[in-house]
Amino acid sequence: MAITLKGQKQSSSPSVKRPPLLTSRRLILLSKLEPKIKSKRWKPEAEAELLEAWANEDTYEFNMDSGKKLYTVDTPPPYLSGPMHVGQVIHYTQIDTIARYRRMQGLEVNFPLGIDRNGLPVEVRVEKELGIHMHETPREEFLHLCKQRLDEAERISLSSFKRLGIAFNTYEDEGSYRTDSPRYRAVTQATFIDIWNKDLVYSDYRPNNWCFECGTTIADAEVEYKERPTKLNYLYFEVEGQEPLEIATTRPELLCACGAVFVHPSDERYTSYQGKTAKVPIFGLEVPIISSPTAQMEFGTGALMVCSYGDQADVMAFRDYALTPIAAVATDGTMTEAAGKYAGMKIESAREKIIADLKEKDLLFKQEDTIQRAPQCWRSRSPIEFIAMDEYYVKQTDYIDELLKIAANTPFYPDFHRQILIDWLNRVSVDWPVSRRRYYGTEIPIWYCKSCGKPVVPELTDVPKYYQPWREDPPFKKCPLCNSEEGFTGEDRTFDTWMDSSISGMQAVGYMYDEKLFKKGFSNVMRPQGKDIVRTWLYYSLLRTLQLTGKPAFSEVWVSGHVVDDKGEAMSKSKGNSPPPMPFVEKYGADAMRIYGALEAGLGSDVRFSEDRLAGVSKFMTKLYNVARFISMFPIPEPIPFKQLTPVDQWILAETNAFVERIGPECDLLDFHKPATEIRGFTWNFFADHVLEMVKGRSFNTDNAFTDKEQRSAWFTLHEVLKVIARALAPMTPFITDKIYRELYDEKGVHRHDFPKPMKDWRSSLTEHTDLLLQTNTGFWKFKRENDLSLRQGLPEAYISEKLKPWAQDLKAMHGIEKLSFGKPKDDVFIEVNLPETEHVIYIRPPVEKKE
RNA sequence: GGGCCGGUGGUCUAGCCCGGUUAUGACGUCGCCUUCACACGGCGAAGGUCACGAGUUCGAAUCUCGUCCGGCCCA
Repeated sequence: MAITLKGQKQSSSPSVKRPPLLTSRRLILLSKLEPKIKSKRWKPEAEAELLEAWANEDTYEFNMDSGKKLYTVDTPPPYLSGPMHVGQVIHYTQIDTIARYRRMQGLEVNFPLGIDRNGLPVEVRVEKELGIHMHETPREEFLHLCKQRLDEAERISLSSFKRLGIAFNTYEDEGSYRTDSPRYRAVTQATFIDIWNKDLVYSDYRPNNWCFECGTTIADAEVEYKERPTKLNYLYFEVEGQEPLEIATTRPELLCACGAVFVHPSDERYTSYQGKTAKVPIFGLEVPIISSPTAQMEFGTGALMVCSYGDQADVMAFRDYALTPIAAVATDGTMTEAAGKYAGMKIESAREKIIADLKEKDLLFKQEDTIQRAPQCWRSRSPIEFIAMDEYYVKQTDYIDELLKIAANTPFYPDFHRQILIDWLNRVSVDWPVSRRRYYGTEIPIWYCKSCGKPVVPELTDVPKYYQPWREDPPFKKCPLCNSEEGFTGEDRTFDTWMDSSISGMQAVGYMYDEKLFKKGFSNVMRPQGKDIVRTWLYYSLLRTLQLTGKPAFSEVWVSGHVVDDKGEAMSKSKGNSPPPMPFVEKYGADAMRIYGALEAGLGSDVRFSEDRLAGVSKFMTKLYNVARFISMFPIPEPIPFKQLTPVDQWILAETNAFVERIGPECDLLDFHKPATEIRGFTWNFFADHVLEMVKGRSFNTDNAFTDKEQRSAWFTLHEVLKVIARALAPMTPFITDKIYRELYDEKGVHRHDFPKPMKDWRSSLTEHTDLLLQTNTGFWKFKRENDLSLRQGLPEAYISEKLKPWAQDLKAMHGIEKLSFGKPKDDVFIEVNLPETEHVIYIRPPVEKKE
């Protein structure tokens, strides 16, 4: 009495009689086992519902008095200049994963929402959008325009952060920080007054990186170098009594600022020139010919002109040889009076004109193409020049040795990215210019005495006070230096924004405004950030914390790679390879987006983003949801002691425990790549494919082949494993795991539970046969496949390894084996199936094929 | 020129530190199966001289040296 399913393929043997198919389907319908989880798919919309629930709960609230150990995440305060990009999404969800993980480990996590609002981009935007110039607009008005745009950008971005499930302490203003708030700026200013009093600040006139677009000095750390093609021009410099000297330069417009010609001491071509003077073409200046080892004999002709502030090397040369600098370029990017008839021209046009003039006078005898590494501004991406200005400097070179020690002793995740910091520390050679000629930043709290002209800073107050010297009178009447009461002029410059953001971690633990919090929290601050801002944010944070407290800033530093496109190239709007991320979140869900960042690359490596791969990752969410849906069919029995479970269930829990033991140490490296891969593999390739299939029969127990006790043991085990999986995934995929917990286990959700810990008594000697067991399953599947049998097709008899005896009952149900024996059959009607990767063999008696 | 990271089937990735039978997993591809949680599924299959060269070794993806290529940072 063969039961044939509708659609069952019969063509190969229409008249064949086979043993009965597994018949549990009919009986399930009678058994009233309905999944508690109804939907077949995990839908991104379900995430939005959970967000509402979270907003009304206090799961993520930070309470420093909870008695637990404090763990502060020094959130990178994002600068919000527009909608989020994919890189930000992945970066922040990874940081959130760490925060959630630490919270589930029982730490009191302080993960504040912080927003960086100081600095240039918004100013540039206002200037561009409204066609105005900052320095020509009333300051008050300009600040207002900036603020409007920042508020607007903030609203959009905060909703994205929420949607992604970033579990900040709160999204309310109270408990969050903004770097342009009076309180934040007051602390920045107070820290400045502190180091001013410690004599760590001075003013000096020296050439600095100058960005024309920003109209301000910038620090070395804010300079990046870009290769660009240019012309190398070969000029004649006349030398009395000698053949003209041939000199190659990429900057002929700087001829007027030429201070010397360098040749290498051992360059025999120029031995006779040393000590003489050369005549600068067009301008006619007489400059010394100096032998210097800095001249590269291979470059150009081996002789080079040294101009005031042409590049870093020129600046050094002028200092070393005490040459008198001539400023050729003004702060607005035009040539100065020193350039004679080229004065007032932009650099580019002056260069063209000078080249034309040189050609005309036959002083230019060759041009060749070359690649130049040109410095440009980190923020505006426009070329920078060296221009001398008065600026304030914070001493930093004195701290390098101490910072190297801190770098060596602070744990880095991944460890190899520590090198980026060490390399930078070894390169810092001048102090940090911190004054900026911009408006939207923290004001430098200095007034200048109208009588003696000396700078005066306010005294430190118990509660830091916010000063705006460009519009306020100082908090003092009399100059402490000359006792004059003639009044004061307020400083109108602002700080480098790194002055603000370098104390974000200290602000997060209440530095200067919440002594109790600072005392409890300062020793355990984690810094998460991208590798691109090691020399700025990380470096300045370590420097300033050291200057202010004498201590290392961080207990852990986490440095991630970049998010790049599917070809490994940097994403940028202008390249068109930077799609807006939120539509992907709506399509595949925040959870898929979140775990994508973990599954695709190890910590510190770049993550390649592609929608196809994201779609692939999102399938795991569906799989997990359906695993939960399946298990949700079975009642949750009263807890059963481990020893009373069936040996197979003990084995399942032992394997689960082994898996928990594997991922724990990996998570503690704050790298979730391996844990994510491991969890997916365990859930899908082990638990779903083998365990669920194997325990299915016992769980339904439709033909009462098992006792009630055995059945309940299966139910209990399945739920236990699902709970472990959900909790292990909760930091990465907070939505789906929370949903599963709320539906099945705890209406308050998963996020108040602990991360899975190893269970001492979840051990079983059966785990040594796991591989053999899985291979045996594969053997049965392969046999059915190769013999054109449905996987549901029963088998009359089979022999398997003795070692698998404990699984006998479950295997019979799983593969539909009527008679299961062990060892080797004497009969030769059995077909041998070799098991891959073992020397084991199983023997299967094929279904009898009788003519009817 | 220096530093760092990387080079593993079409794509991404594990293994490398602590050398050892047939190299992990995923995506994609192909075949079969609408099978009782899931077709965003199941089962099976194809696909790799582990960048190249030399060395150490009984044995190298793994250790050493060199070369090449890519990315980032710095001079």
